[in-house]
Amino acid sequence: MTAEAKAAIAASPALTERQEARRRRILHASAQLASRGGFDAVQMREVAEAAGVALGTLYRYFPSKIHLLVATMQDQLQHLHSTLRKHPPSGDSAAQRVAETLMRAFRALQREPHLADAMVRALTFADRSVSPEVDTVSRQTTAIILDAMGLDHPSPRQLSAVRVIEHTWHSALITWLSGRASIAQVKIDIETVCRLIDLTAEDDDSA
Amino acid sequence: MTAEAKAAIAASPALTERQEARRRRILHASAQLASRGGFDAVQMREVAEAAGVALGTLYRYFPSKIHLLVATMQDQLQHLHSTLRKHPPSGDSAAQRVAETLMRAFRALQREPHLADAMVRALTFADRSVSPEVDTVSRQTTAIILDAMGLDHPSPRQLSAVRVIEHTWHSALITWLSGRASIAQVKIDIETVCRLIDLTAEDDDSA
DNA sequence: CGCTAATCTAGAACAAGTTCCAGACTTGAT
DNA sequence: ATCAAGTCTGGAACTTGTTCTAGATTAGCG
Repeated sequence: MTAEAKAAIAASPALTERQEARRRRILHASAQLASRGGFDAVQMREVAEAAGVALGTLYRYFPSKIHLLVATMQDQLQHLHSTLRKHPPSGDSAAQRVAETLMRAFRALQREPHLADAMVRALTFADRSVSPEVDTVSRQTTAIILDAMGLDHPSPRQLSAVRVIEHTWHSALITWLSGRASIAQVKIDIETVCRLIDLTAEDDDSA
Repeated sequence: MTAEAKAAIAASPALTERQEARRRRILHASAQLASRGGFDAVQMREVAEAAGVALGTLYRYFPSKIHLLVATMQDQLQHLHSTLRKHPPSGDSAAQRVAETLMRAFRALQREPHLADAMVRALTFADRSVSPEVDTVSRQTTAIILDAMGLDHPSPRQLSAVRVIEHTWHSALITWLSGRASIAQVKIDIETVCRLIDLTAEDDDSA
């Protein structure tokens, strides 16, 4: 990635209307191609063509394929989060609500398994140059989980539990996407890790 | 990957001595290059040259870079497992012993962060064509954890907990390798998820 | 409007993973 | 020892992510 491209990404504000439209077209093309054939089907030349943009321009907006797919994930997560806000989970305990929320997200991913493949593979393959963007995704995920728990001021213990839940969520998705775990297996793993929430709710003293 | 290469890998038995030596040289070269510069530094041409083998031969033994690195991980895990057998963890509870074991493995990885990077990235990036090999790694990891727990016949509950621990282990490693989590953070996550073990040890009735 | 800097385009060029090929070498069976 | 089948070698070729360049277009400003 060139230095100027890095700067262009860092200082994201102040895009003209046409630039904003280009960005949208690129993200749309990315999601579309990903939905068809997953990570491998998102080929930079094809994204550029489908978005009606030169290859160099694509790289100005997203300095690598990984950046592009992580940005695509940010986009999708935002949709998901607003959907979830409108229809909050209904479980009695925090653990139930979190599990319910994650299973809902999981079902959404099952509807577009190729897209899920592209996004999750990009996320876990990302190296340090994509850390800020991956971190954003992580914060979005955390926000969704905390929403489901109904917490505004989580304790350090609870934050640790949320982190572990996110770890499990990502890794379980990978095993499912690579065909090494069934949907039922993922469900069990999610429910298992969510028990940590109840655990941290009880005793919050011992170091 | 060609069909014949797939067959060569599937039916691994009966390698001549020279072939076994070649395989060793390749794995050694892979680990060496990985130790230097991580995933990107393991370039197939360089591996072939360092192992004194033609590029086509390298691909006959390992049908892709991912296969090669996952095999490298199998190799390293085997070392680790035998080391751990000789010096078992000393904690009182199963959770303590597992956490101790994983932290020991983590410290080993910290000594070769580039190698860790190459192996873990390959593992999580692997697609379906590498599932059998990745599954082997997973079983090795499970065996190490069960050893630490001191269990021969784990309950389904306990197996679920172990699965979640593995998820957390892999994902926490990724966040550490990509610089998004500190060593201390990883330690906390491991200790947090290990509490699941104590949880499953207690009540093993409710569905 | 007219200028200047930034942006965009088309396309060549480069890098590394992967595939393919023709010929030399090994191996195993007879 | 010899032959057939399988394996290895060196190297070219192909694919796709990434970079670079020269010229056209656009945006913002006086």
